[in-house]
Amino acid sequence: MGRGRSELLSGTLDLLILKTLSVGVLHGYGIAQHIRRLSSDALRVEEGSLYPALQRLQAKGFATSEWKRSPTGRQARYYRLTAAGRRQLGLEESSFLDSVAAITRVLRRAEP
Amino acid sequence: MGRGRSELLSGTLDLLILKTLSVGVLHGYGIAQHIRRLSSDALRVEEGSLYPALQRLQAKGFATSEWKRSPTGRQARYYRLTAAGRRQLGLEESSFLDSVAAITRVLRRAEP
DNA sequence: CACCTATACATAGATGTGACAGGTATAGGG
DNA sequence: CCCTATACCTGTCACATCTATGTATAGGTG
Repeated sequence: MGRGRSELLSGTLDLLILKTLSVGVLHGYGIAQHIRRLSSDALRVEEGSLYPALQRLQAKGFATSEWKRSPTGRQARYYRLTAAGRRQLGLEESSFLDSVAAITRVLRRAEP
Repeated sequence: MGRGRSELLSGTLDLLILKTLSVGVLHGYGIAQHIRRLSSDALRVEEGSLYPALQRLQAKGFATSEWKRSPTGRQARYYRLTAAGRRQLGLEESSFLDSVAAITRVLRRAEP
């Protein structure tokens, strides 16, 4: 026993990505680093989850992307939040907080 | 897709059921009512989700069940938490709280 | 009987993971 | 100078897991 990190709650990946992109334009690798760093290494976004998620977000019109040269000199696909994506972020954020509040209520009040 | 009223965060259903059963022995319908009531109607556990979940929990040894006559006179399958189920409840509860804390950290610190 | 409650299941759909397979720039040793 | 090691960076696939939807059934009640 004794891994320190927690698994990603299903359904929160899109929210985390949208939130991260609301800070600025980033490439995929940078998004993963950002989430991992801000969560103090508790949340790790795997490649196999990240890139499909970015494709979903683009398909829904919540993000756009373009190839650009990164500061390190190499090409990378940079993602940018759209206006619809920003609206979606607001929706998902409050929906997440509502759900957590409801579950927490059950956890507290169900004490024997 | 979501008609957004009572969506359940994925991965929390087992936790909610385990917690509810920790209060006492209940039948499926009663579990759903309990969760719905404690969450002030915010969380609705659908039958189609509930019964497969109860079977999973039994298959993993976290719950047992037996047919009994309910106070209203009819037969119902009553579910009871096992010792392993109680341990699992502790694990899932703290894991859930950790995850929520980590995500909340990202949501707060990612502000532009 | 008609209706509501309660239990159960089968299928479909979405999502996250791990393993893998690339491709490119920079640093440092030979 | 050239070569290779090492980070960086993007993507795909098979797979397991979980949940919603829709359907089936049986018992009790008015």
